[in-house]
Amino acid sequence: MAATLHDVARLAGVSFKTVSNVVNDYPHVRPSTRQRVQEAIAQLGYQPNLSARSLRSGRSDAISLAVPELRLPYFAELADEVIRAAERRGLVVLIEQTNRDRKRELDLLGSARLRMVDGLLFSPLGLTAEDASMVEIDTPLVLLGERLFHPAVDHVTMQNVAAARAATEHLLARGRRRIAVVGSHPGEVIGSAGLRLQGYRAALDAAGIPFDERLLGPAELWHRREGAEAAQALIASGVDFDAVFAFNDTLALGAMHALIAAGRRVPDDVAVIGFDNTDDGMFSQPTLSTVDPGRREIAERAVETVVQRIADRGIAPQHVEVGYSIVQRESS
Amino acid sequence: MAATLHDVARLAGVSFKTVSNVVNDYPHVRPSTRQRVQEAIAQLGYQPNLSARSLRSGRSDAISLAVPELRLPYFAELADEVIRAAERRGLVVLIEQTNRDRKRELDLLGSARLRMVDGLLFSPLGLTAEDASMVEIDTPLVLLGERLFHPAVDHVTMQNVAAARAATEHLLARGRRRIAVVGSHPGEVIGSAGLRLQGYRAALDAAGIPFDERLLGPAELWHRREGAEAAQALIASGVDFDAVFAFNDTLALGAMHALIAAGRRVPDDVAVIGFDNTDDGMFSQPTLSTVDPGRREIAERAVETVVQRIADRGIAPQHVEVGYSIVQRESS
DNA sequence: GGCACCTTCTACAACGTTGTGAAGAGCAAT
DNA sequence: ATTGCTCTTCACAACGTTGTAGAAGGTGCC
Repeated sequence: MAATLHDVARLAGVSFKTVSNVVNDYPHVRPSTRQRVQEAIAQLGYQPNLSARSLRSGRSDAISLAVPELRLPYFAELADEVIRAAERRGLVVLIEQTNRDRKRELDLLGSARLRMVDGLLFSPLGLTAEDASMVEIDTPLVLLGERLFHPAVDHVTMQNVAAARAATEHLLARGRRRIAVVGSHPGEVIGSAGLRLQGYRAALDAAGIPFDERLLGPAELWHRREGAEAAQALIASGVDFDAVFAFNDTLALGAMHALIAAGRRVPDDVAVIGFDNTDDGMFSQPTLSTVDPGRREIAERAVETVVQRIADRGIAPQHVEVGYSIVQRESS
Repeated sequence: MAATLHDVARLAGVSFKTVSNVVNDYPHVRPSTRQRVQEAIAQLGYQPNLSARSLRSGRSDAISLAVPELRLPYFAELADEVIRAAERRGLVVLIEQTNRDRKRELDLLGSARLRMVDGLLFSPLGLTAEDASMVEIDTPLVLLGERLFHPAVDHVTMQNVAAARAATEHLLARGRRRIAVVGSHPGEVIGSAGLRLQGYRAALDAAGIPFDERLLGPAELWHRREGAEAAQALIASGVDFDAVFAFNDTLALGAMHALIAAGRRVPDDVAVIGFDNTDDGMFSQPTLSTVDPGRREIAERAVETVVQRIADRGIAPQHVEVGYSIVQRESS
């Protein structure tokens, strides 16, 4: 049976509250008493019961991170960095997978579990604009990504439009004029796909190149397989293209695979750029050019923001945008 | 302020214990009372306080998963599958990263946080044989991987020796005779690297091929970069080889990159096989042959085992080995 | 010597839940 | 009418912690 404050108190010959004061570094404890208590703690191997502490104090020092799928490299690396950032602040991270399922995302926001954590970092993919009011919850919440905005809720995001524009301009600067897109979501305005398409079109407009709908390769899921299929569809359609802008690296790797299988040389025939700067593009064949959207900074700022919100619910909602950069490798 | 059992009780005109009975589906509650209570619950949006429940009942319905690094695809996919398996059993998963650091792994085993979860799935990489006794902890524990064994502790693992032997035999069957290794850990006996090397040597022995130490490409970390460096070192050493067995897929992709950069054709000049069957080998260039070590089953069985251990600490320790299979793709 | 003020420690009351045991109501059997 | 049973409800006591209020003892100042 685990030792409690009372057990330690009995051994040290003090009241259990004094032990609590020692544990919590309350200043007014005589050094000799403190030492006696610490010896008793060591002797019994006392460790505080975090459930009791959490019940009494209302704090658990845990946050939730809700992502669509951990097996997608972007989210695995994001989670990695969120866990590191949280640990630096003494927080542990509980991970929920929503599978981009709207119902699961809604359930999550109403879950009792949410009241056991101090805050939530939430990267929604299934919710729609009409669900926006659902994010008005009591638990401190920081939204990640572009799927959902709410003026009253903290938000940390990448610069999708500008970064996508920069990626497109990178391809234009390499002399490409027929730039296909892989990963578009037809009809989407807000959300990563919609915003990145907007950046793509802005770059084309600025360069005076007409937008050609036939160059869009839609892909609902942003997995490798869908990237390959979208590239195959583009090839099969017969449309002429000399570059591919894939809306994430995973799609890009799938697309590159399909291009090479179809006999197109990368980058000679088709230049490829992805988005996310995940590790798997660093050693692909050829290595993948990409946009670094500031994922590490997103993780850091997200944790920082939720910590601030936990400390003071009254502060003004923060909307943070992090920096981005182009990472050029062999594929472009 | 969140509603409590008392608030609901007051509204429904019953004692708070009756509300508790309704919430917990205690059978002897008159249907009319039950309904009145349920209406009050709905009206107030009551949700149980999980900290209080956990304090009182000693259960949190949460488990920890401790892995070296979530950004390694093997662990990302393992975590993905563990979270799914846990969710099916009503458990949430808290993820800790240990960075293969012995001290962090030891801290984890002694952490107060551990008493807040019902169980731990632990994939150690830093601990050594002399730390084995440290895993005798009060919290239900299931060890994953091969780094550490303890007869009294539950254990779920892949068949490293047999699977590595099968991978080597696969290369032998393709006519390769000079099979290099990428990812060995010099001197290691137990642990993934040691066991996989053992399987490699067993296959060579059975085929009557002498073991050649010069074919070993050591790599402490199993990242892409180290895979590339190990392959470069093999090439630079001038040793002749017509195949590479990389001890995980991430190493394999790095190695394949270096081979191709050095002008070796894969698989014509050098056949490559990896280990883990992570998603990133499915669309690499060329696609990567690999060993499927039963990761999904490991996740499932690990969660199942810890759930059994939570339910009854008295049952005999379980040592589970899951099945494996060879996945042949273009690289071999 | 009296007063105010520190320092150190303690008693008590929560936090919101579940387990135990028993009380009250209703009904059948004696 | 009394007893004994079942069904339903409730009062009470934990679980282990922290916050509040205050007591006990010592010290400095006028």
